[in-house]
Amino acid sequence: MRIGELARRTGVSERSLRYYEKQSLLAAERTPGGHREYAETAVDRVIRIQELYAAGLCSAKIAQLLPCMRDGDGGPSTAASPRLVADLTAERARIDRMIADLLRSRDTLDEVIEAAARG
Amino acid sequence: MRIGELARRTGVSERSLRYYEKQSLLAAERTPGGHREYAETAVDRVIRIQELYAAGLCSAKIAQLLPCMRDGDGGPSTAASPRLVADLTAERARIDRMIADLLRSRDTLDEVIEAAARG
DNA sequence: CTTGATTCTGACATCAGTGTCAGGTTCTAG
DNA sequence: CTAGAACCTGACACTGATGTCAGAATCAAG
Repeated sequence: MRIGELARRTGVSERSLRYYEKQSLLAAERTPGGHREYAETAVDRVIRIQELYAAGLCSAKIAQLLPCMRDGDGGPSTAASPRLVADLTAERARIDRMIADLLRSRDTLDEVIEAAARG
Repeated sequence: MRIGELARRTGVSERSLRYYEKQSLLAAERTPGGHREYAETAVDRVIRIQELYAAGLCSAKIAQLLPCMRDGDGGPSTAASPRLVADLTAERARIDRMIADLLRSRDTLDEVIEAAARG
């Protein structure tokens, strides 16, 4: 599929999809004329990328991580190097802290919302 | 206490504390010479502010939210307006989605980490 | 071939919080 | 009084993903 369709199906802008390619997160074949042609598996990958971005990982980390992931493409997933595993473990801890933060903030919002409903 | 101590105790830079003041998130008395003098309750407030920032709320939302929060200062917490409640409810939903995203990303990391440990 | 939709590249802008530096003032301990 | 630490304001830079625009090329359908 081409970039417009991928954007539509993932909800990610064409701009971002091109950016992902430049960051080596997302590969695309090219038509003779130079237009990007994406495999069907790109849809899942883009969604994964978005999730990881939302989790606060930067492009570089995601780029390292992706080849170690088992996604739909069935490709042989590389094993993560010890260095990468250490990084990812740190990221995991950061995500845990982030979740704890979010839960607290959600409680804060709930308090205010409930107080308003009550008052 | 003064800004340096508050920064030390909260782990937030002086720069950010001054920024919070400009955003009307954090008030401070002033010494005759113009130095900021913070109440003890500022510590908790700064931590709350950080959590809310981490949860993706912008300064404006936090500024609206703070007077409706019951924090240590025992001040009379304003009731949130219906408009604000609607906003906060939307933010709450966003936070829920964010948490779900984070859980998925954490699972992704776990898969890679485990695969490396296994392989 | 023509036309309109889609895509291409590249450059510049934005956001929002934070870092950092400069030059000056205030505070506090000796 | 004085020296050094702490603080003040204001300005500029940065980050990193994304928006947006311009001008040109490609694609698909009539």
